[in-house]
Amino acid sequence: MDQRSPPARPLRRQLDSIILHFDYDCFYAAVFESETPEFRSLPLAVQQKQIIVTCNYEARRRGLSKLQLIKDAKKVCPDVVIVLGEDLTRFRNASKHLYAFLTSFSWNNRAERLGFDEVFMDVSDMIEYNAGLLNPNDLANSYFCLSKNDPTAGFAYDASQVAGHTYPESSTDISGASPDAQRLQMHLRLASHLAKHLRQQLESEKGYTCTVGVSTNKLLSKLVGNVHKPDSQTTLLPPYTTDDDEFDNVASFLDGHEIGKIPGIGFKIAQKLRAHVLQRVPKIDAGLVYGGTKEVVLVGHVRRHPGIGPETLERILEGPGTPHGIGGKIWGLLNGCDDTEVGLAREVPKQISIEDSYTRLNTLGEVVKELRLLSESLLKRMHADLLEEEEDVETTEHVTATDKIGKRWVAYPKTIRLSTRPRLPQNPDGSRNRSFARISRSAPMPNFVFNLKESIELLSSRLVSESLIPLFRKLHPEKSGWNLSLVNIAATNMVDTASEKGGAGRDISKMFKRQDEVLKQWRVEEGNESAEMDEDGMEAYPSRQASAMRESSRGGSEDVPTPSQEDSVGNDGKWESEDEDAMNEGDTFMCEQCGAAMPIYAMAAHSRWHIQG
DNA sequence: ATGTTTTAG
DNA sequence: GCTTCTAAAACAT
Repeated sequence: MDQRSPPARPLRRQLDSIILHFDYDCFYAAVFESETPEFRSLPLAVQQKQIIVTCNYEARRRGLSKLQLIKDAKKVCPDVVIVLGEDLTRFRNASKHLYAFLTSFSWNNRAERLGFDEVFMDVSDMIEYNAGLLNPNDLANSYFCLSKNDPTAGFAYDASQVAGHTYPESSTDISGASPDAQRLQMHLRLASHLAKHLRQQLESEKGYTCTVGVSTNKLLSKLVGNVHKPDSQTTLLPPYTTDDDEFDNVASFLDGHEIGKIPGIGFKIAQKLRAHVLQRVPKIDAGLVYGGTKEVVLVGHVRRHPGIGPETLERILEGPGTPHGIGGKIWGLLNGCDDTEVGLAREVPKQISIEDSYTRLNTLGEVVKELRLLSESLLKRMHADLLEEEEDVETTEHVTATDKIGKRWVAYPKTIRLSTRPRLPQNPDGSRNRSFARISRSAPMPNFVFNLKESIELLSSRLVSESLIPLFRKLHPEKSGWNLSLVNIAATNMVDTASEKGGAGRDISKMFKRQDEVLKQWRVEEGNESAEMDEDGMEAYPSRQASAMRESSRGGSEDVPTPSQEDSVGNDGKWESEDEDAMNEGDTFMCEQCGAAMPIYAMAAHSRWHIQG
């Protein structure tokens, strides 16, 4: 559970898990190709501001590349088709759709999205099960079951061979190796066939090609996938021994990688590692701000460096802000060990943010205009990602205005944050230093943004004047003199509301009954002055629900998340003015049946509680 | 709880 | 004259 084990973690590779890593080929371009199939045969590039963020393989064949300036791209390839990709909505939607498709094959729901275009899947259970089904005397005619219940769901395959590419290209003979090693080899082989099947399904059903890596942990499956791309897959073959470098495919595979290529080793850590093995400050590649170095230091160089080990690494890397135990973690990565689990499928994001960048933004008027645009996008995103159809028709027919709208909030953000990236003032010599540092201020999310009856335009304009402008003044107290290169607004501090859908295949109906009993206890107490939820009452109902409810009970009303604004006064006192009307005017609503006060997003759940109880 | 840093795609 | 637009996690306060 707790992944941070103190300095010395044992150097153990997990050999019992099988992890697939999917990476959709040039994803942004593929989304446009999916919408407009004619693009498939043309050189296609996706533009954001002044650069190409990605391009299809036809464009790459003609010399285009990621993060290239538009004008350079046009020089290299004048007939390139350029599409604008600053609005990420279509990519986000496609990503969710493909993720849902892949997840539908999972038995354990351990499928984790990384960005829009990558998915890790822990398929250990499917592999284990199918390994048990093999007939050792006729491996060539095997059948892979995709469902334990439905024996017709699956595909035929040849379990005597690996599907797709391998690293290394030809397999080493391990017929004399331990039973564990033989078992691992068979598991990886099965996984390669599963990967191939999933790739074929993704292409035939959804029209997307991808690149897959097959190994025993996230680190290795992700890295090995890169060996052959696009539209391809690579399996990291055993032996995965930990003790003998000469016969360890993991070590020989990793040793050739530049250290900065290892996921988890970013620019900062990589620089410190380079400095240590080179015994001097590594040069940075001018022109590129981040990610560029002329000094090539490989994993093997660091791993074999005299005196290296988790403790040394901890000492090299330590400093303000560096996580405790980083030395052990990096030592693990250099040795192919990564015990981080593939996360459970997440229903809602933890934060939603919208940003735009500018070459010049230095007047308050323009800032207000931009904040309005960003706020509208943010509220639209909140509606798209945090709202769910009220599928229960019986309750919909009862009472309340929120139910009539037919949607409810599955999660709500408690905090709004404004970030900017100021452009640095000019140096005496007229030049300008580049900085990508951001500064931010945050405040409670006002409840009115959850009102589904008001227009987005009105709500965002209110959000700008009542929350974002005050935050902006905190960030930039001076009237002028600043110039912003970026503005970001974010809805953070996300709290899930109790949901029928719940996470990850739990028995939600049972959970709801218990919750109702808790709520009844609370209601009985409600008439009293001492009507505060007490901890002991909660302890009778252990686990996730209890803590989730405890979390939301501080407002005094159970089903009802804390009204975030009323109790914390804005420092300037100004943006608080409409106190009198708050009850009727959009912030807080009162239940007609029991008189409980709550924000609008809580009403649907609250009325359902009345009906069921 | 709020703000910053690092990493990642 | 110019590097996009996000998301998560962990640290520091």
